[in-house]
Amino acid sequence: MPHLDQLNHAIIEFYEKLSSWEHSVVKEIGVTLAHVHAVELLGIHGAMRMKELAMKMSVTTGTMTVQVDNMVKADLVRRRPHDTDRRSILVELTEKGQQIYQNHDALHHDLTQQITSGLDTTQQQALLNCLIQMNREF
Amino acid sequence: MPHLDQLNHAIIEFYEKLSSWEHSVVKEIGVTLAHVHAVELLGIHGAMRMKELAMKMSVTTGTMTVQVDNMVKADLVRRRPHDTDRRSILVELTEKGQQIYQNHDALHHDLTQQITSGLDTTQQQALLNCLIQMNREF
DNA sequence: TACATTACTTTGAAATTCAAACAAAGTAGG
DNA sequence: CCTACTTTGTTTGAATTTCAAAGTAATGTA
Repeated sequence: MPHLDQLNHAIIEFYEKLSSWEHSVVKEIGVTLAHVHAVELLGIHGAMRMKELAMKMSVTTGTMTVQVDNMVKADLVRRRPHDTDRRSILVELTEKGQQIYQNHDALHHDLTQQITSGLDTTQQQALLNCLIQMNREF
Repeated sequence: MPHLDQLNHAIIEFYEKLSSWEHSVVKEIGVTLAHVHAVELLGIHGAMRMKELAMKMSVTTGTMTVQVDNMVKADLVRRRPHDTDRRSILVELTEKGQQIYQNHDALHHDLTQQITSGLDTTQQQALLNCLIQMNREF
């Protein structure tokens, strides 16, 4: 396996570039990176408990509480009581939050189109298969 | 192109998981995420000017100055005058910084091995080609 | 030489984060 | 039931991080 190193390097480089892209895109709107990240998670996975969201964002629940406070003030999300567990609170996107999610997702879509433009259909399919398999192994 | 959406989602999911992994790995050592990120950049790209490092980390140069101050205190990097431009200052890894970079890189290596274990050699080669092409398009 | 630009640092205020303490709700064993 | 323990989310206060703006020194340009 001589190309494992190359593969590793290519993945890291790809991650770095995605990260930079995310930063630059967020700067243009008037929203925090953390807020966009939360909106993205809620848009993809749907309403979530505080704890779940905190874990997915790798912060403590205390930090999450104040972040959600800020996001509520910015009208990005709202809190909703959990159906069966009265300790838990669900966080869900507001209409404005959903709109921001969709805008952001459209940018992601454009980026994906751009960076896969150099690949033919067969390669794109192969890449998709690889990614699906890799996401499973995580 | 019906699978562009799938591709987009797979990429986002992959990025999310890498991000979580990075956080969890860093927590175990006694180093900040920002510090590890800087060490990684310096390890990959070699010594860099403050401005370059700041841009790659998506922060202002002011922030970079205090971050590098902290990293110097932690013996991760050192400052070195630039050869031709006396305004510029090069940041480079210390021995300890290099060691941390290598440890971290080894973990990345293990992760790459793990998540590509479900792929055969042909797929791995295809994936590598795709990534190289995509990194070019960025 | 004079003027503008670039690179970095400093500073002070604002934002973010965490750990710890707390309250309320669920769970398990006797 | 009851008691003890766990889980969930909030609050608090301190520490850290961040940025924008102002300052300094070196470089480029006209």
